[in-house]
Amino acid sequence: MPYTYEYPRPAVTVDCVVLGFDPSERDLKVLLIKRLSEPYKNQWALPGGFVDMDESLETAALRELEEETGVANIFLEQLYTFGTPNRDPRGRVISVAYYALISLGSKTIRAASDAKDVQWFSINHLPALAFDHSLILASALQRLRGKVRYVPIGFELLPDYFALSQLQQLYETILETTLDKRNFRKKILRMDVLKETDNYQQGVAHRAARLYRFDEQKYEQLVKEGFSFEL
Amino acid sequence: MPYTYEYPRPAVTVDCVVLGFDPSERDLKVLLIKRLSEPYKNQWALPGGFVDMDESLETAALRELEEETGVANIFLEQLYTFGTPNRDPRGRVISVAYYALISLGSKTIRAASDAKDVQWFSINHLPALAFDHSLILASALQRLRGKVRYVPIGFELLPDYFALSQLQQLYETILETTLDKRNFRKKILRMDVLKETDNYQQGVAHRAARLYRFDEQKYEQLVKEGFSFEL
DNA sequence: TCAAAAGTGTTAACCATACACCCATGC
DNA sequence: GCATGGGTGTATGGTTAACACTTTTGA
Repeated sequence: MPYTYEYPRPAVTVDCVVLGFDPSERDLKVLLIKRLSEPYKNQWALPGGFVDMDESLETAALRELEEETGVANIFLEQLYTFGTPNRDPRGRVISVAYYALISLGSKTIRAASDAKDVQWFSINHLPALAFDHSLILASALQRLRGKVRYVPIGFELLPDYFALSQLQQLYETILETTLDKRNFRKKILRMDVLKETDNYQQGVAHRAARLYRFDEQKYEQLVKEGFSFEL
Repeated sequence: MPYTYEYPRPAVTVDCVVLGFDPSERDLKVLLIKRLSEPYKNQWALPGGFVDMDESLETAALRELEEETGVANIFLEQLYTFGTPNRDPRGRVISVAYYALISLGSKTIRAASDAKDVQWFSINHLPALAFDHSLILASALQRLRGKVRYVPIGFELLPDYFALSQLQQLYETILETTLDKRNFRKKILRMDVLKETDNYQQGVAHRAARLYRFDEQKYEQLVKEGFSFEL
């Protein structure tokens, strides 16, 4: 036990809430791992772990996420820091939570170090979670709902090429509402941040929808000119 | 040095960005302390300090704020956690930042433990700040600007009784813009979250303005019914 | 030919914007 | 009486919201 300090110190961890959208089930999913070790052994939890002394918080989150789930190269945003004194039975542990939005099909997940298993769970059918991870997840969903109307983050949950109806379903799922198809199309197309492509849906048992892409550069430029996304 | 651990641990601190509005100067101010000890001795910094092992992060922030500035009983909201490895010359220190909005006149400030001096500074005339505190402050201002249009937090920066023109000036200051007086009044009054009072401004060298109060309960109820504040 | 989703316009109500003058008060 | 800010209405254009049918495709 070589590390000694004049005053006691809490341990610091990071946890990651990785959310995905499943268009076929119109469902938001979260990536969970089954814990290999105590405490909460064999229970489902958010991927995460201890912060090393020479890495930034975000680096720690990315590292733990890759180590435990195989998911790499994604954009994490800091969510909130959870530090209630008794949130971890091992002692005082302060956890900095991050969240990410990814297209469900875009990454392959695999169980790795410290995880027995990795799985996507619908946020409507969750197992009991370790620690205060339900609280962290709830906080991520709240952030998503608050943000999705003012920032075009919904696109991160869809594949690069998507149909307008998928985008609409995504918004309907996140905001727990229904939207008028014609008005939705008018509004989003008028914003001029989508690129129409010549690709169409494949293998659907009905008329194939035209696919669109989010035009990030156009969006950035419009923002500079004072445009503000609002849905 | 009685505290030893198997793995090294970062130190954890809290820092508070307390913002106030000065209607007479139409200026946003931030509460800073002059540091009594190294590092950055005699430099201005955000109030803050180390988290005790048995207190929550918010409790720590409130405690440090009161100890160093005399400001108590205010509402703090967590802002962001700063954890770049070299942000503190003493070693790895992770800081959870909080921010608060208060009416400038409502609290008396006094220098206390760990602080040589306490003062309000206009955010347009800041001294050099210790650590990465300019970054933290910038982050608080960004949060304020992002939030003030969608959440009625502006009222926290004003006295309980305020004139509509003060509210307008506050918005103009925060958003760095100008607003049309008639349209502003129509919009805010139509929202129905202000209580008209029978009080008027005192001691002004022109017609005294009617004072209003923010009706928190009404606002909460409207929110439940689906209303969303937007300015 | 049927099922399933794609795609498309119009109208009415509401809201945002632009804009200028008189009023009340203290000095 | 003058300087300062308080307080008020209208007209125009744009945005939102409500609403239903035809088209395309694969099975």
